Amino acid sequence: MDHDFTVNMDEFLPLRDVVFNTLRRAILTGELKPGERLMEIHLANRLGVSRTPIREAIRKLELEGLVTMIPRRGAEVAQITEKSLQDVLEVRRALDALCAELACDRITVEGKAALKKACDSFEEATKTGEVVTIAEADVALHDIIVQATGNQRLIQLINNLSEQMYRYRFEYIKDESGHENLVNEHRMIYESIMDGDREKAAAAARLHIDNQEQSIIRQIRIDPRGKPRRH
Amino acid sequence: MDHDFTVNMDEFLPLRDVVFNTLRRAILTGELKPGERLMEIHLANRLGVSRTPIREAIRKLELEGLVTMIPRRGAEVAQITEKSLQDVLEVRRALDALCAELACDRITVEGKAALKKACDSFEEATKTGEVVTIAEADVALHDIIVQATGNQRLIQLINNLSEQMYRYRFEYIKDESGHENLVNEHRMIYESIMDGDREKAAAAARLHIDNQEQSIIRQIRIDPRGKPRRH
DNA sequence: AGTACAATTCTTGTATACAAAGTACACGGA
DNA sequence: TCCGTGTACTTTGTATACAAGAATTGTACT
Repeated sequence: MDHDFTVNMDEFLPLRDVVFNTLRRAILTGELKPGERLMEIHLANRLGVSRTPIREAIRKLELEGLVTMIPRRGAEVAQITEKSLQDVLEVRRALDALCAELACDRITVEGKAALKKACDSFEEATKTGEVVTIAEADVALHDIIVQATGNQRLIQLINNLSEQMYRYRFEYIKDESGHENLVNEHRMIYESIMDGDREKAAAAARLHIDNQEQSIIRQIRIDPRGKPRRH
Repeated sequence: MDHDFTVNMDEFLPLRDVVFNTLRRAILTGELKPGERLMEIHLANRLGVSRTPIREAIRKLELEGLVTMIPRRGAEVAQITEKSLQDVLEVRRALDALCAELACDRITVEGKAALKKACDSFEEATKTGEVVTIAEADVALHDIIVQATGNQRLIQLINNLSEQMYRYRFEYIKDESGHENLVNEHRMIYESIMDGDREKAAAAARLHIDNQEQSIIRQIRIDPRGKPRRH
């Protein structure tokens, strides 16, 4: 029952940040399930630290929306509902479109080169059929576009929203039949940015999210991850 | 013993949340200036609590971007640069437009009634010339639109982004010559939402932010609030 | 007089101790 | 058997103690 939960001593970060990253990762990968309680002493023993860094990490997770606090009862992993996912995707659609538009105006020549390379890499990755490889190529591609905006606040928000769906990012990749679509969508975004066509880029980005939404919502209806809360 | 800075014991929130709200308010109102150090013991003495709730509050402020952490040195109030403000406004433009679009589709009849009332109230407020009254009417009006989206994540994000500009919200109201514009912009958003015209509503919302941006950027160039960091 | 080094002090990072509150369980009575 | 009350335990909330690192200041030497 003891997961490999120990802290990584390679990190020279404050313990609170190590704990924060560890817990966040555990939540996003589903190791800690929605509704599961986060009890400070247990976590402290398990991670080999005191309660203080645990508490500080939980405060940050609370503000990120990954855990919910219940007064005098403590923290538990936040439930994921279909509504909350749709809310996130609705915002992401707007922000991804904004990213695409801004990237059109602001991408550098180096950025364009990197984008081309990432786009090709993604196409290569789909041929391997390796889900993890494809997912990484996908993230890399999007990251270039997001970074190209040069808007730090936007970058931070997009990253946070993306994380909310980390648990589902494999779902829309597993379906092999969608690969061709994914490649085409990426290529469309890529070409629009190269042409500097804001409208087309934004539209392509929205379409891309729409298709992801389809896959994710379909999946969540088949396999709801949320667990009923214990009382 | 009730000094102006002591915690309000009426609140039944955990101390960390009281401290969090107190510090956030102090930062947003400019009581704590950019670059100013937040030293735990001093704050603890000032607020009459121990370091623990102070630290937990700082963790949350850190994630909100209102303070920046310097390793082994502590927290200081985040600098506000023209760039960071423009970044925020760029995101807000997209999200406010999204709000307007969603409000078109989802606003209820009660919402429409409230919107009409708020719109009229705002026009009334401009006639009084009271800056605070106008600002409150402005916030109320926008809040109705934001709430009408029914998207909790969006509501949370917009509120957070709005707060970042709390310090400047009076600036674009002080200028009396802009009042007529403000009323017209609000009326345009209002009418678009009533008609359910998404495109027009989004465009009006963007224009509204653009004009605010003009005022704020103009102001910040006259009176930069950021202070150089001490070394 | 200027520079370098050392010591002191200040501040954070971490751990632990203590208090308060809520919950669960058991026991007793109806 | 069921309900209510009381007690004990669990868990959070808060405070404080202790250690380690960084900065500043003072002093000594060149």
